[in-house]
Amino acid sequence: MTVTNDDSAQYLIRTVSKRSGVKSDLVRAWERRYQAVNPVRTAGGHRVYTDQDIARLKLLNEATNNGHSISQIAQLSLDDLKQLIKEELPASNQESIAEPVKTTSTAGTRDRYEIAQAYNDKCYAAVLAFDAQALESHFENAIVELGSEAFIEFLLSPLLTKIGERWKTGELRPVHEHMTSSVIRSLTYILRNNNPCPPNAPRMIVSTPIGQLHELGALLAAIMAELCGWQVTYLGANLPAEEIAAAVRYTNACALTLSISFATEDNIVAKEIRRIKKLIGNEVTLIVGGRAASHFQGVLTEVGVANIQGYAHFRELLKQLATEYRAREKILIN
Amino acid sequence: MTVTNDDSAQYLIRTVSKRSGVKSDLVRAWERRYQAVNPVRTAGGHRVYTDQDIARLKLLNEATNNGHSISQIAQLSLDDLKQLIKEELPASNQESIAEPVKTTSTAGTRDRYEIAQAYNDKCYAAVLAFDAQALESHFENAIVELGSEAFIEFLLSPLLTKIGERWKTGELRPVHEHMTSSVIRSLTYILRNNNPCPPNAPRMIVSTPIGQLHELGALLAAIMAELCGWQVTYLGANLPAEEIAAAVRYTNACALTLSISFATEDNIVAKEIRRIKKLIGNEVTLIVGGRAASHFQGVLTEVGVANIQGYAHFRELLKQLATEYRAREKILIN
DNA sequence: AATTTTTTGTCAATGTTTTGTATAAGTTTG
DNA sequence: CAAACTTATACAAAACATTGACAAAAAATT
Repeated sequence: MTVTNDDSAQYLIRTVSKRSGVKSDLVRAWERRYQAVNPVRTAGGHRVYTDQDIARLKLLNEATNNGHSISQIAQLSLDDLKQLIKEELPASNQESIAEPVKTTSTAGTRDRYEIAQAYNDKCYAAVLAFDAQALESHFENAIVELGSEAFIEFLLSPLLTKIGERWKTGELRPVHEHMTSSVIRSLTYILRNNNPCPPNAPRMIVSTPIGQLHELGALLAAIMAELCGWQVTYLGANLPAEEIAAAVRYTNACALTLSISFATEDNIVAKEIRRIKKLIGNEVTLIVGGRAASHFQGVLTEVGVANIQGYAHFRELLKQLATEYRAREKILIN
Repeated sequence: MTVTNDDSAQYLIRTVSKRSGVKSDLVRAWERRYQAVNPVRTAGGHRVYTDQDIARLKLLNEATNNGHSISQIAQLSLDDLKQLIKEELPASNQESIAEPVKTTSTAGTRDRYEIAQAYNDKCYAAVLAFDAQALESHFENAIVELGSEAFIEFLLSPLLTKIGERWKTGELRPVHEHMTSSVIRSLTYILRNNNPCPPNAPRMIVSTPIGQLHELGALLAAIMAELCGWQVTYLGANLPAEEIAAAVRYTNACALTLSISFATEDNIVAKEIRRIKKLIGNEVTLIVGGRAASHFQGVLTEVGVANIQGYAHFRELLKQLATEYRAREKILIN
C-alpha cells in the first residue's frame, strides 16, 4: 500500500515545520545528520517538501517523543514508522513512571481546516479518477496529520457530502461510491486502533433500511460513534427490519442508527422504520440521520425518533447517550 | 497484537529501562555479566535494543522478583521465560493478556492446519454469538500466527464455506453474514499491509452481479488476488453490469472476478453475465467463482469463462494470469 | 552456628556521543 | 530591500559508556 502518493513537492520549510511540529532548524539537522527526509530544491537551493515528508516528520516527532532515538529511526519507511507508532499504543498503559506527557504541538483548528481542505481536493480527485490506492494513501496521511476527530469533521464528512451531491448530478457513478466505501471500510481499522474503545462502552448497531443502497452515510455514522466511545457493529446497507432487529437483540445494543440518504417515492422506508421500532421496542434508542431523513419527517416524529441535524448535533447526541447508558449500566451492576 | 517480531524498532537504554522496569545500570550489568541481552551498537557505541529485548528484560525482572537468580535464567529463551512466569503465578494476577505466542521458527504445514482448526472453532463461535470484536481479535491473532497464506487457505476459506452452509440451514441469519463481512473488510487493511503489492501489478475488479447479495465469496476472492500480487479494487456486492464494466474501464483492469454463491431460479444472473462480457470485451479476462457458479454452467461456457474449482485452482489461475499480464505489459513498454 | 565465598544490585568517576539549539555570514525570493 | 532560506560551525545539556569498587544478600563451607 501507500505505493504511489502525490509526489508533487510544494511546501517550504516553514510550512513543513508548522504542520509537522518539528522546528525548521531541527528539520534541517535531521536531514543533514540522518537523511530523515530528502527534499528537492528550487533553482535557488530552497528545500521543497512533499505531503509525505510532512507525514514522515510528524511520525518521527511522535516516535522520538515515545523514546525512540532519532538516529535509529530516521531512515525507516513511512509504513515502518506507522507500524512503530501503532505498537506504542498498547505499551502506554505499562508506564510505571509518570511521564511528562509532551503536548504534541497540535495544529490549530484554523490550520487543520485548511489542511483538510487541501486533502479534500486530492481525495475527491482520487475518487473521480477511480484510484483506490491514491485515495487510501491520502486518507492515511490525513489521519496522521489531522488526527481522527478533525479527519472526520473536516475531511471525511464534507467529502462524503460532496460525493453524494456529485452522484446526483451524474458526475459520479454508483461504482464511485462503492469504491469509496470500500476504501473507507478498510480504513475503519486504523481509526479503531487509534481510539480503542473503553471496556464498558455501550453498543450500537449501524445500518441502512431496505431500499437504501447508499452506505456512505451509515459508514460515517459508524465511525463517528466509535470515536465517541461506542462499540459499534456495522452491518452495511440494505437490510430488512427483522435482520436489523435481530442484530440489536444479539448484541444487546442500546442504540440503533439508520442512515437514509435517498428519498424514495414509495413508502417502504416508512414501513420499515415502523417495523423496526416495533421490533426493538422502546428500550433501544433509535437514531435516524442522513441527507434524506427529513423527507420522512412524518414517520420519524410518529415513532419518536430524533432526526439528526448535522455533524455537531450527532456528535453531541452520541456523547450524551453514551454517558447516559454508562451510568445506567453502573446502577444495574451495583 | 503487539507482536514483537519487528527488528526495526530500536530503543536506547533509557527507554528500555523505563519500559522493562530494570534500571539502566542493571541492564548493562546483566549484559556484562551474563549476556542477558545482546544489543547492537551505534557508530558511537550506544546500545540499541529491540522490542524483543524489552520483553525479555521485563520477563527477567519479573522472574528475579519471583526468586529466580539472574545468573541462572539470563540466557533462557523468551518462550522459556514466559513458561517460567506462568508457572509461578497460576491464578494470582494474570495481568498480561494472553498473547498469541508466535513460534520463532515457522510452524510446519501440519501444525498450521491444526492451529487454523482451533481458530476456526473460535471464529465460528464468535460469528454465532454475533461478537464482532471477538471475531476481529481472533482474526488478528490468526494472521500473525499463521501468516497471510495459511490464514486464507486454512482459516478464512473454510470458515466462509461453513458460514455459507449454516446460513442455508437457518442456523445463521443474513445479519451474521453482514457482520462477518464487515469485520473481514476492515481486516483487509492488515492483509494488504502484510503484502504490499508490486508496482507493476496487474489490476483486477472484484464484485458480485445484481441479485447476488452475498459478498463473502467475493471478499475472499479479492483477498486471495491481492495476496497473489494483484492490485485489486473491491466493489462490494449486487452491482449492475454497466457499473462493473465502468469500473473495469476506469481502472484499466485486465481481469474481472465475479462471485456467485446463490442459485436463483430467474435468469437475471445469466443475463447480467452476458451483458458484462459484452461490455468488457475479450481483452479483459472474466473469472467466475463461488458456491453456485456451476449452477450457471451453461452461460459460463457460452461466454467462455473458466469456472473456478476451489481454492488451489483459483490461486494457480491468479498467479498464472498475473505473470502473463506482467509479461504482456513489458512487451508493450519495450 | 559461624565464617567465607559468591552473587547481585548500586554507585561514582571520567570521558564520549547524541541531539536540540544558536550564531554568523551569505543567498534567494517576492 | 526585507523576510525567509541557505550552509557551516559551535555549543551545551542530557544521555551513554567503561571501569572499578562496594555492600547487602544468598550460598557454600567449616
